Amino acid sequence: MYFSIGDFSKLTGLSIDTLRYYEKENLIRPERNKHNQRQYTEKDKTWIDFILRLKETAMPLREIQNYAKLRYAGDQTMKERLDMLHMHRESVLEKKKQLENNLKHLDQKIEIYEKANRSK
Amino acid sequence: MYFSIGDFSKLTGLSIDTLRYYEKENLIRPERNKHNQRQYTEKDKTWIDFILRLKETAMPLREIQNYAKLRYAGDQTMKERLDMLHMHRESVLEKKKQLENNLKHLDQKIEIYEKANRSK
DNA sequence: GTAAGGGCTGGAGTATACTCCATGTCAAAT
DNA sequence: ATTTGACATGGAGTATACTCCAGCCCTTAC
Repeated sequence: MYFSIGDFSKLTGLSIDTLRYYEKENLIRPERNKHNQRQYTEKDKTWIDFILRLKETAMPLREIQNYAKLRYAGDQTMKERLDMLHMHRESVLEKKKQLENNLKHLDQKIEIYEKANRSK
Repeated sequence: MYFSIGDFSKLTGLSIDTLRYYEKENLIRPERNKHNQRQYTEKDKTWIDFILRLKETAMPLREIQNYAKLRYAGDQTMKERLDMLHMHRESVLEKKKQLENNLKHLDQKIEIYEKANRSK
């Protein structure tokens, strides 16, 4: 039902220190047991996975922080969060285009190098 | 024929400080004029553009440094550079797959949010 | 001839995102 | 009863990639 920080660390692949850091930065707010120890839930796992997706798509922690704040504020912030997601989607598409462009140039460069190499 | 650091900064979009930093890190080695001022060439522009592509595809400066070292060492390092480019290509493809996967999940999330929003 | 506008260097400072450490609590095992 | 192991906190330290600054040198414009 609940994960200790150690177990949750293994589950998410994030270090214990990172989990505590994320909490300090208000990205995640796990419950505490009677000994003041963090108790993470399945829902926290889903949430962390989403955070990691945002990170992987190069969203800075600050922005994830804003999103988290809205999320923890409840359902009435849904519209605002949706706006953020739409904007982020655009930036991811942009990133994808850039990546494809870079890949194209990289392939060309490799091609040129290989030709030069063969003719030696 | 030659660009001063100020002009080269405008040309590349990199700040003067960044250009000097890249030189300190041996990424680029512009010539100097009789007053010890940097003189960048068209070739340097091509090279910087390539560096920026590597950066955009998330290659750390350290690795770009290694590549630069080989490049400045001359033609006999071509094979080694080619190997680096091949490996980097794989990592870019990997990044692209990851990005596409994240995009898919993002779209799903947006879809769910919009449904929830409409039904309110 | 002096002031402004570049450029130079070495070194300190900054932002981001962690990562490590000292010190302390608590519960279970020996 | 004490050691072990997992957890807690506050705060310092680290890596990466810049960014800024003080103090100095030249050249050109007024």
